[in-house]
Amino acid sequence: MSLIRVLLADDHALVLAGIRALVEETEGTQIVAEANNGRDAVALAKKHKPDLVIMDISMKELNGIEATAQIMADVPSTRILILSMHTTEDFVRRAIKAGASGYLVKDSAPLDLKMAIAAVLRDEIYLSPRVSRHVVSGFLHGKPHQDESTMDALTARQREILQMIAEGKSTKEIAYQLNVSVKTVETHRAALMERLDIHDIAGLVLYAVRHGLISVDRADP
Amino acid sequence: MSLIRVLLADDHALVLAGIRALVEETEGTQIVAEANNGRDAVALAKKHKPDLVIMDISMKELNGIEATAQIMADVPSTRILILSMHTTEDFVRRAIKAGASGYLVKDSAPLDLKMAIAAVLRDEIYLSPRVSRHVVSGFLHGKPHQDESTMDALTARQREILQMIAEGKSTKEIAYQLNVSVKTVETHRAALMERLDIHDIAGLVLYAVRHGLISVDRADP
DNA sequence: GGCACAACCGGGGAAAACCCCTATTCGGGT
DNA sequence: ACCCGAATAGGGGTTTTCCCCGGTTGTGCC
Repeated sequence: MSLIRVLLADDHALVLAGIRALVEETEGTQIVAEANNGRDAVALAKKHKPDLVIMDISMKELNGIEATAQIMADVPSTRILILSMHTTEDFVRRAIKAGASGYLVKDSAPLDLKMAIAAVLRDEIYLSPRVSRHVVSGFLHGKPHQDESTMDALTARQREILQMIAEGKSTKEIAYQLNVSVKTVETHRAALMERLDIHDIAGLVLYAVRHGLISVDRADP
Repeated sequence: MSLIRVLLADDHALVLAGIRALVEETEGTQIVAEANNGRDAVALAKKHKPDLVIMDISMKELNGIEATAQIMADVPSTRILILSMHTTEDFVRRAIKAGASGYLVKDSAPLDLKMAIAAVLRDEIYLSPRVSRHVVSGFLHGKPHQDESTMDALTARQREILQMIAEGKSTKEIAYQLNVSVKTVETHRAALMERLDIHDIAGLVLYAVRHGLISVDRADP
């Protein structure tokens, strides 16, 4: 029997190394590539066409949700397992909607990771016990929620660029990292500003924060 | 030579398992206990009196900073290495002030973890390369900086203006509303940017959000 | 085939942000 | 009395954002 080819993606190298160690001690798996951000994950998924992608939800450059959508568009045979710190329905719903087959919160036991991997590869949907209870009932066969109006008004590319703007990158930096012209980025920014009816950087950052496009880990103590 | 007795603490079980795997492949270490939150970490540190505690900074119940302070009060011989996702001076200073000997950002390479462990056990202070640059100069052997958070490093006027910037107001609008010259507002903005070492609007907005200067009622829960 | 729309790229220009600098006034601390 | 920091204001400069305009290419839809 052939090995399950796995791609890992997490923007915290230490955590990535840790997950790698856990996956390596899982029978029948073989790690074919690792990415440090969402964009690299997409590129590596296209290149290696792995059976399984295990990916953090909050990554710089391109978050796990967007990356999932892009990977599914190009390599639909791949199964994607999302790792996340959040248990809110919104994140889960967006992950599944983007095409993820599993959603595992990071405070799961290592055994849960193995169960999730197995389930996802059997073409099941795996959700962490912590979230599955109150989530599954609502959105799998229920109301279509109403976040649609706002975030879905943007194209994938626009969300991608919005995220980078909110991360503090200049137009020039974004253009360089996306390998496109500065003018193209300007056009995208103008378009998304038009759609959101927000016309300054500060407003865009707040919008991105409010919609979970980037994480703000508050200083609580 | 005897083994280095290590206590691990992270409230994400998966990450904890990952870190454990990394530490286990480091020569001369022995993991004596693991905790899922800050309070357990303190209790286990008292019980086992480990040589080294490797601890996440953001934990439920009791965060890594508070836990560090409590552990140092009871078991002063212990060395504490803080893991964090944040690179802001604010967190670093508070960690070191609480008694931590090391501060490692989570997007470090696994090798950095081993270097950090080695350095801390030699009674050195280890800071991630990512943060050490502009932090070490300031607060280790320079001015003792203000106590508490960097927020206190700003004057009342600067906080006022920072908040208005983060609310999306332009320099001109701010000047008008405060009844001062545009140049004055520019001077204040330049001063606070200098102090916070943040040089763009997006960064300022995120800073303001993180420090609760403006509220972000998230749309997802 | 036509249509809409996304993604791409460019010119040109006004406004804002950002970065140096100096300078005055005023109050608090040693 | 003296120095320092905060707040005020300005000169003069570069860079970036923001807003118009124009275009090509490709894809999905009816």
